[in-house]
Amino acid sequence: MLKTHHCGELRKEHVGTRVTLAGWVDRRRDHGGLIFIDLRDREGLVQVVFNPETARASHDIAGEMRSEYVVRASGEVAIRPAGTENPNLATGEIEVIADDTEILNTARTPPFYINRENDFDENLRLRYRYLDLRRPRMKDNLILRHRVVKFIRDFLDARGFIEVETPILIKSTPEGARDYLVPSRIHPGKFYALPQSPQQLKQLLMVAGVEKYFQIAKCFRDEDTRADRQPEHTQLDLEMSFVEEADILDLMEELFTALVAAVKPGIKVITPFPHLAYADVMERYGSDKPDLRFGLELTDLSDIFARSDFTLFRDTISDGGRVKGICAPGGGAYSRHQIDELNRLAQTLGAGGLLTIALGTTEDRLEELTMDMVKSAAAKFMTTDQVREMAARTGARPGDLLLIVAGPTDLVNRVLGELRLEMGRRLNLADPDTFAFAFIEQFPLLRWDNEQKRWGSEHHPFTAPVAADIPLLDTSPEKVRARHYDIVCNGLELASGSIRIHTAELQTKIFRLLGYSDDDIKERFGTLLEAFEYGAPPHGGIAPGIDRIVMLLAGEETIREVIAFPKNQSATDLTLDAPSAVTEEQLAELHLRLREEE
RNA sequence: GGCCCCGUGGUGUAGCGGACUAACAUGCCACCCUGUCACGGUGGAGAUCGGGGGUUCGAAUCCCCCCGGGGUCGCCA
Repeated sequence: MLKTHHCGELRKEHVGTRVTLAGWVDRRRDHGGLIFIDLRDREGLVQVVFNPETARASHDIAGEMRSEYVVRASGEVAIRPAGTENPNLATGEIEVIADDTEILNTARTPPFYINRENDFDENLRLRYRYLDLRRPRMKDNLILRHRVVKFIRDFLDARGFIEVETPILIKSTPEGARDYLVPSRIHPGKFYALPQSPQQLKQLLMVAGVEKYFQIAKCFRDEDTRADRQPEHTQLDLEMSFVEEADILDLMEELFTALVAAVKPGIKVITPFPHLAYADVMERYGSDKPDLRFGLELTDLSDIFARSDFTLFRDTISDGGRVKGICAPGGGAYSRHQIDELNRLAQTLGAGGLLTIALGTTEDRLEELTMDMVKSAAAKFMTTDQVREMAARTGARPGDLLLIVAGPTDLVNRVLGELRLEMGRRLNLADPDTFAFAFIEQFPLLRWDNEQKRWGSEHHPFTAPVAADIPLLDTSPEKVRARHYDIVCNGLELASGSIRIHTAELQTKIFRLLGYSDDDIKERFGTLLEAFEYGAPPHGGIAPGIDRIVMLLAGEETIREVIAFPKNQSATDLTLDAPSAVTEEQLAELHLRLREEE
């Protein structure tokens, strides 16, 4: 090794020790005589002193140093002179008096600061990702990610799971997300697909008798990116035989609770995780991935408006729509401008408009509320009792603001769900140091696809229906409940899983219901169905997203911050400049010719 | 594909119709400086304001188109 110690590990107990350090120049402070270098490596910073009177040659070399030069410095660890300690530095009580120094490599001036925590243009960061990753925040994210994955592996190993790798080049089953395709050189005109997840393979491992499987698996989906979505992401893929829902979910609760305690002990996890019904969270939070760190629940006000003289909303209700609202605490004092912003947000989300009702001032008492204290476009159509009733139902107090949306149920829930999140942000209701996990359950198995005029899977076609509902598959498929579950946390979907179908008969029935011909079924899912005929155990599993978990733990806003080399929104790898054109020869070998685009 | 936001020296910002010959901070370069730690001091270089077109006596600033980026809807079994 070119070094005996890490910069960041040196402490008072090293005083008197002769050390050799190697790393990057974080900062240079040249006093004309003395030169100080903050030398940085993975473990931290330490001050190296170059004294021209005791080490002329080293001092001269230090004079040549610039930011990000790679240098080696040897010398003795010394206690700092009294009064010059730096309490901001872990190594601030000591310094290294260099007497033998070498520049291992020079460096161009970096395109952005390594030694500052500013936000820089993300293009630039991604183009020079190897420099970006030198920044402490990014380095910490890499280490955190390592610890998370290490913890998961140890945790599952201790519980009898074995990690099995599955192939990256697999078969395309054009369902769900768009596949990434890889042309075959050996088989002209044929393609591999990159796995969207190892779903069928892990089920085959259950048939194989693995019983407890997991994998830190790369998954690929050729769909548009988001702050929490990338063309490729990593999931903890997990499957168990002879289990029911509670076995998987209890394991996950234990895993996540222990994981957070291990890697981020400062974060509070609310336990036990609540089990919530899908329909229920849609009603109460307007989202299938609610942020449960604060209330502001959606409340149905349809019956009150049905009794009012507000014909606009009465018509909506008689057309089968709903009127729901949330309470914005303290919103009664909002300016016209602030209310306009909320209104615009509601309209952007597809609502016809946003009805606001300002409930007087904080000095008033709800029982004494009169209509002249209420400010609302609908005020003249409402009675005092009706306003009081709405306030009571939404938990509103004088000084608060009711945000009310009318329309079809799905729209009302979606718009108010977003408004709820917006109010949560504005009022800082979500504690960043709290993780509010929840299990979402009781999803429908199927949903009618109006465009393709057929049934589609809510989750995926391997999800088992609730046994008691199987007869409904023939009569009213929309009523069939799925043995499917999600894990959400702080408004993010973290995991999705289910108990699977394990008989060829039921699986075939589902495929047929989804509109597949028997030929299609055989071509796409023949292997799995055949395997089910050879003694497939009941099984189920789940797949938490590693990127999102690490993002939450790191307190980052996007998963790009916890991926070493992420792609940008247009699915470009700016570090390597991928995708890129290939040669005619490469195409020819793959039996491909490019089409002329319109 | 739709909607919203952003694009000014290397970096981060200010300027939002005339006093802009574009400001500030930092970085960079040179010189000075022996206890600094975001060291300090003096001086210097560095931007045709993402690109194109238009309005105007005059455009970084207003309008249109394009490009790039971010957020989101669609999409993500």
